[in-house]
Amino acid sequence: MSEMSNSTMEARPGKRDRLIASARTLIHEQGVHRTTLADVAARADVPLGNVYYYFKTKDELVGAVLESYTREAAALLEKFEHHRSPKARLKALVGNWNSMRDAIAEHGCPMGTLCSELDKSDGEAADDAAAVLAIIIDWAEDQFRQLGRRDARDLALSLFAGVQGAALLANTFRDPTILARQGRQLERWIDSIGSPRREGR
Amino acid sequence: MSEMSNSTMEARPGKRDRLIASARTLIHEQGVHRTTLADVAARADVPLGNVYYYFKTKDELVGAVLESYTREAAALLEKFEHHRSPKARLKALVGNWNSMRDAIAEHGCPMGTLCSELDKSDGEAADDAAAVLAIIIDWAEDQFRQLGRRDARDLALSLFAGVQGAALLANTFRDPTILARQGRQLERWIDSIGSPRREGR
DNA sequence: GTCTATAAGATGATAGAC
DNA sequence: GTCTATCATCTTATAGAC
Repeated sequence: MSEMSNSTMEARPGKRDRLIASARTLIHEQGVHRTTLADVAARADVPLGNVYYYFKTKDELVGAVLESYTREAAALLEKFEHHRSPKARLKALVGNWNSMRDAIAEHGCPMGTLCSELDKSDGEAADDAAAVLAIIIDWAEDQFRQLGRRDARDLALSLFAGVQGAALLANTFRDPTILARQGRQLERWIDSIGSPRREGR
Repeated sequence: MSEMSNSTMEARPGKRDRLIASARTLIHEQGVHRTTLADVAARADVPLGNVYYYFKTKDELVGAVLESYTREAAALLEKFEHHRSPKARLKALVGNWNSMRDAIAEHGCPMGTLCSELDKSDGEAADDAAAVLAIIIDWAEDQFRQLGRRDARDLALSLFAGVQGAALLANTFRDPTILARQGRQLERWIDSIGSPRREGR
């Protein structure tokens, strides 16, 4: 690469980054399948044939998109550390999806729908998709553990399932308020979590 | 149609029904996109060209699959009416997904993944997909209302979001126990639901 | 009603000039 | 490094014999 991986001086981002950003948007809106490389190239203002200089295959481009989600998720979680209590951090996590509720109602959770679609593909991309969700769930588990819960893993999975399920329903019914109301429910649930308690029943 | 829509006497189901059943299975396993009409025809033991006698387009076949899910959901809910209490009925609903946990871990919830995929398509099939989920949510809302809850709609959406989210995670991580454990959590939650309570907080 | 052969269109990928 | 032109493949859908 003769070009830094990101913008220099005044210019817009390099072609590689433009392609990834373009693919991210289009894949969120249309899914992997309906998004053609011609679409991605046009939106990034890069000639079609040139895409293959940066990504050997379409799968590799999808992989780069997944990597960008992983990086973004990690950055987001780090940002949440600024909150003082584990409960506040968990509520910030829920609030993040709530703040995207309109986009989610239109096209679903970018990561959730991608995981769902890639699991039906044949490539090994599904593993990378799982890794994105795992980062978030592991982090949530850690927060619940800080609250003294032995069943932290289950609680983390429940919380994230609640978010992802609400995203699916909000998208299916094209109704962002589903996400907002579920967000309130989850926040109340987080608030209600008490001191250590035996798991199992 | 010179043939009844289903089996007569000894023979296996008619071609139309075989095509729908074949499409159902393949779409669950591979998604709509990867499932070609050639696949569907081969599995149903029907020549490719003949598919178009029964379904004018692929979309129409997908529509028939959606319709079969709608019918199945309605039959399932009716079966649940045999349980005496609303709580038992709701737990039966959760138990239904739990009983399919291995298949769900492999390929996701048949209806949930289909809704997700169709929402990224352009056709109007997405509306039919939403109708399938709506039947179940409306039913659950009714159960919560029978429990005297004013916020029955929110509770129904929360419950179903919990199920669908867990299905997504079970599929993404290929781990059926996620669904089993979330099922237990949801059952406990149902049990804990008390008498009427002001919604909102 | 049933089936074979094939048309028509879309898209991932490559060759090779610049 | 960049881009145009094009190939190769796959898949929906149709034409038309039986």
